[in-house]
Amino acid sequence: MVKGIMNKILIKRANEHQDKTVLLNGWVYNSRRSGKIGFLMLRDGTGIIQCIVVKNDVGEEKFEQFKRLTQETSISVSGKIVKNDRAPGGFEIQTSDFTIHQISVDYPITPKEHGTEFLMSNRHLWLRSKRQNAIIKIRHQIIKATRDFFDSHDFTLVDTPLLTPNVCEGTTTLFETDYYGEKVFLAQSGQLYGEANAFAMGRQYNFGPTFRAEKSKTRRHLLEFWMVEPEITYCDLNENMEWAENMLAYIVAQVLEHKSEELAILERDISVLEKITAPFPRVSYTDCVEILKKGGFDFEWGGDFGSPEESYISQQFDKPVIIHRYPAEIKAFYMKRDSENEDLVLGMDILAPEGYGEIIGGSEREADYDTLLKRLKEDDLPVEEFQWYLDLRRYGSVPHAGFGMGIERTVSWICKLPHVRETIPFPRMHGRLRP
RNA sequence: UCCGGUAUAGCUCAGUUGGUCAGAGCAGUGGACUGUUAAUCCACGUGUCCGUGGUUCGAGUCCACGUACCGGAGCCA
Repeated sequence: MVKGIMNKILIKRANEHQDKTVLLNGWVYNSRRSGKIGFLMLRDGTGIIQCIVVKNDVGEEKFEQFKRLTQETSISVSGKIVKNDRAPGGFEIQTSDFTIHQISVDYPITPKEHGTEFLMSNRHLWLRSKRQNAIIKIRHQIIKATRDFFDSHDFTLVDTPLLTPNVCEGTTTLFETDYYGEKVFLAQSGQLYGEANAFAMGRQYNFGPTFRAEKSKTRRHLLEFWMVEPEITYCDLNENMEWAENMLAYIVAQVLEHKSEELAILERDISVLEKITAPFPRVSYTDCVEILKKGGFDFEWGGDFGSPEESYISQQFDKPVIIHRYPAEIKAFYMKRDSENEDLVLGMDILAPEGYGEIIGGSEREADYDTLLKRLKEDDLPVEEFQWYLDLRRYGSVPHAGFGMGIERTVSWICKLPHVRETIPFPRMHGRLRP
């Protein structure tokens, strides 16, 4: 057995070690046998490589051990990395020796098809599959690209609290918990704190988990999901839309550049993603209503778009579409009104193409103290809980704007998945808490 | 919470008008094979037909209720 960390390599780097003798640590993905030659597919999380086990090379006893290898048995293999076009990936290991760490017995997920209920119950094991591995890597790339984008534009990452005494928007149902006898809630957004952070840092983004206790059972909803929320001072609605579209275009470009193999595993149509370049089409809410009416929808100005409406609108474009200036009635208290029409707010949503719906929601914020106070009262929100938020309008208020992007919905769209539950390792959904 | 659907072997499913209907493929085990790609070939096993009640001479099949799951609506990222 080859020892030492210099010889211990990851499968993704196998091609850098051609004709070298190395040590690979991993798990059995699959194994086949054809008489005195065996094919062991070894996975280590970074990739899968074929290991050739020849009876005459490893000896009778080792070959008998090889025959007993089961799916997901943990194993270390040493051998020479050689180029071979017959091997998936172009390289394979000429096995000289291997060590079995633990034989896996009756691994439940076989290389055949399974239903989602079964797979979700075995989510802790399902993550080892090629497809889930690819999704996790793309999720990582999306998060990395998001952070790189903001970091390279002089934003500071600032964390916001998860335990909050007040409701942010007052619309959705929140998870309740106990703070030494006081009722507190799990954050549904970090935005209000993000605004305070932005006034301190100029440009900030917060990135963390958020919670919504809605009993939603759709392909777009999770109870616990991750959100990136940039907040930018001296920024209006138009600039806000520019930030959002540039960020999304960058994220898609980075995924295309660094995760083409993973996209191929998911059989994602790359040409659709290649079209995602800034600028994105911008349509006002009022124009959307016209689009819907022309499309045969029975839709009155003033209502919120449901899933069918969102799908229809996004299908009119092959890029994400930015919808702006919604009726104030259906949006949150902190959004600034349009000075040209007080019935509208300077808010915007971005709908992903291919029917994926809303992935970004944002707005220019109300910056005037008196107006904001009026809005809080209109919405019957507890003004005393918002004193610190009002302070931002009392001590050097400035125009500012920001948005929130749902990570899982973005991953779902970029990977073209049928359901957001596959975008996060352990999804929390209505009716599914375990594993 | 509301609407629609599904529930049969470890997994994916078939099962006709209610009458040898307890089935297939895969996985697993044993064997053959020195280039396999979800290998192939031969042999071997498996059941609370989701639960409870009902109709019937007879229910996996029909009915009612319940449970679990799936999809959708509302809410939103």
